[in-house]
Amino acid sequence: MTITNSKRGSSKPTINDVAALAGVSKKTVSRVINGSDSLSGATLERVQKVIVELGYVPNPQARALAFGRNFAVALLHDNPNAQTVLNFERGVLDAIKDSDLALMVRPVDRHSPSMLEDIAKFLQQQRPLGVLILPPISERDDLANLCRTMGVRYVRVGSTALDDPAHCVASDDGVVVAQACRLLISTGHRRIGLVRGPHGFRSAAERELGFDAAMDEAGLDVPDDYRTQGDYRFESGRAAGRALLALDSPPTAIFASNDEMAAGVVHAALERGLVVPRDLSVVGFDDSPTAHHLWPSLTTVRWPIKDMGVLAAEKLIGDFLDTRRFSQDVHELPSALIERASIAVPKT
Amino acid sequence: MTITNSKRGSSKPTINDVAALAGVSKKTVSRVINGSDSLSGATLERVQKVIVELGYVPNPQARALAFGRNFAVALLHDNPNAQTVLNFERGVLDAIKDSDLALMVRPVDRHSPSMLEDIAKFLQQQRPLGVLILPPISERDDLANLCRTMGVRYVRVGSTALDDPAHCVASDDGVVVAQACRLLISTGHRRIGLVRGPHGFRSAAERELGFDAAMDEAGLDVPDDYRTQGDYRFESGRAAGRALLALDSPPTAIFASNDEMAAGVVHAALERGLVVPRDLSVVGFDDSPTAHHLWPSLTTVRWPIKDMGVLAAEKLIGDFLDTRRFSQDVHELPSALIERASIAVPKT
DNA sequence: CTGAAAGCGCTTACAG
DNA sequence: CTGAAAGCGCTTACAG
Repeated sequence: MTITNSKRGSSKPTINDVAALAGVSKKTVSRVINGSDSLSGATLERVQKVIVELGYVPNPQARALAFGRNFAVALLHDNPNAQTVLNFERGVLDAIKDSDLALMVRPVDRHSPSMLEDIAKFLQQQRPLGVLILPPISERDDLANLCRTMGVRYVRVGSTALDDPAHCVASDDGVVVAQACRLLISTGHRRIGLVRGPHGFRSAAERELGFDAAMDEAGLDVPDDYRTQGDYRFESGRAAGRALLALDSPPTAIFASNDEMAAGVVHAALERGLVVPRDLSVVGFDDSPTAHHLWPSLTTVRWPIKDMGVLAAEKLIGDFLDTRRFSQDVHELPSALIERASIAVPKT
Repeated sequence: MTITNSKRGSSKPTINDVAALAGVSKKTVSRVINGSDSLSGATLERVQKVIVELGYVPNPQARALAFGRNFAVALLHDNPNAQTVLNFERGVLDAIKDSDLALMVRPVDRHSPSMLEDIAKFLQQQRPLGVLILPPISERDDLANLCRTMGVRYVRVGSTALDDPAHCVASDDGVVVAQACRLLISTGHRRIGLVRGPHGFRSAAERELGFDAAMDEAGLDVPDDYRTQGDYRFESGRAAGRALLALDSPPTAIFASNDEMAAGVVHAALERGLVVPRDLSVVGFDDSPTAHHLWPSLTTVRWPIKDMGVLAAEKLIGDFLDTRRFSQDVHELPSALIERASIAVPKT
């Protein structure tokens, strides 16, 4: 048995080295690498032994060229929230850590008119196995269609099911926001204001639906001017808070559709000399670092974002993974209401 | 002139198509792609015209295999701060957006005993052109040595020059912290406390040096118990704040080595019924979202993190870039002191 | 269950 | 300044 080492003396062992040492064809080695099932136990074992012996690791670049795809998953996002992106990445990496897959991250700009083209070019060049899409761009059906057209697998993450179960991982924003609002109501609040998320955001719509559900359920009337418009940013929350608190009959509690805006509401209250939560209860959404750092610390909603990363990865490339933590048919993961210090009984 | 289209009917044009149409060898096309200088103007022009005509884009996987390297840069980080990572990414992407390079992001766990091995494996498999390393792991010389040994280019980002100018991008933490402390002093503070960053972090050391410089300069004595130890996390800041404020002669101002800890200090003050900044001035570092959202909003230091991303990318793979924004020999970028609402004249 | 051949789309020496 | 040959390390049909 001759060991045909690759030309470049000391370099890493290749599939040829393994084939030669195991006395099989490289195709057979390839079958072992790719987990083909039509292999005799003896051959399989022999090849695996040689692989371990040699410390052979398949060259991803060569596989990519021959396979026509990179052994990588891409994460597409438009900076919804830095911590969210990072936590999601952790989940994805957790899922793929025992595989030989890589993660590539692609921030995009949803305000750019060429976003779709840019993504198409990216997919064409990088040829990932599939893409994971974070909100808000996960809500864009044209992006999902692009993936479908290009034959790239995709999974969309969102506040609710954005696609069929095989192509989405969802949170239950409506449900948990309703729960948060019920907490406000059971604490004694009757005049509850809303700071909406931006128009056209599915998450904003879902959260408002949850708000509505809780109000309806309790038979509470919500005046039109209790519903204010925000854009998920701090300043819009502050402006909304100022408007709400300037009302003749201001709300005693405000649900802001994310933490940044909730922080703005808190500022608006403090500016007026109010004390939170004594004079105004506030609830946010995201459980961002801000929610924790604010004074008083903010009652908010936490997405199971890392688990969503795991689940999304498993949905996308489960066939490349040895182990799965979630069952195939799960696509919704429950959020948690994080009770902190920003809710109190309203003054009478 | 015959157009030899690649076998698979409608697929993308390859280097062969370009070569055939332009009437040159594929090697010549390759030269054009890679910007070789030994090419006659006529040939160059002709080939470029065909490239545009055909919409030819070189296949990165094929190049990677032949070249022995992926046309990508990797970003290694251990979650210093989510916003920092994302802003840095933006900078890197900005720098490479007109090239055909990709960005791969690799979060690592500095507490894992296998971190170095994991990174080595990653580098060996993915074979990026080079790696960009964010603090705190950028401070580890063993990581830099690993890159050197493996023949992978690297650039380290840090609070001060961590390597020779070709291999690092630095902020001037000491200088700007001194400036922040001088502001405290000129506002009238004489009793200034410090919340240090964790042991073994270069950034923590640099910031303390800046603190010391300003104190020395002003001839201010800093009692030992004015120097407290933190770990860059909120809780440690709160604990430090509590300790400082419980002193018989507590400081009237506190510099915390990052915003999270500064938020903790603010909480410690509010718990005691103090008003910030009336009763206590606070300065942080990072200009994180928290600094903006806190009440009062926090005076802090902002790293030019996006520019650092651009500069780091240019240092790493400037030879692959058409345009550069920074001169080759720049390696330090100035931070900015962001004055907000958390400093006031001390009570007497 | 296994293999020999051809090919993925580029680039590296080596010539001339 | 330009090219023909060989090769990067895998995988895909196609056989048997």
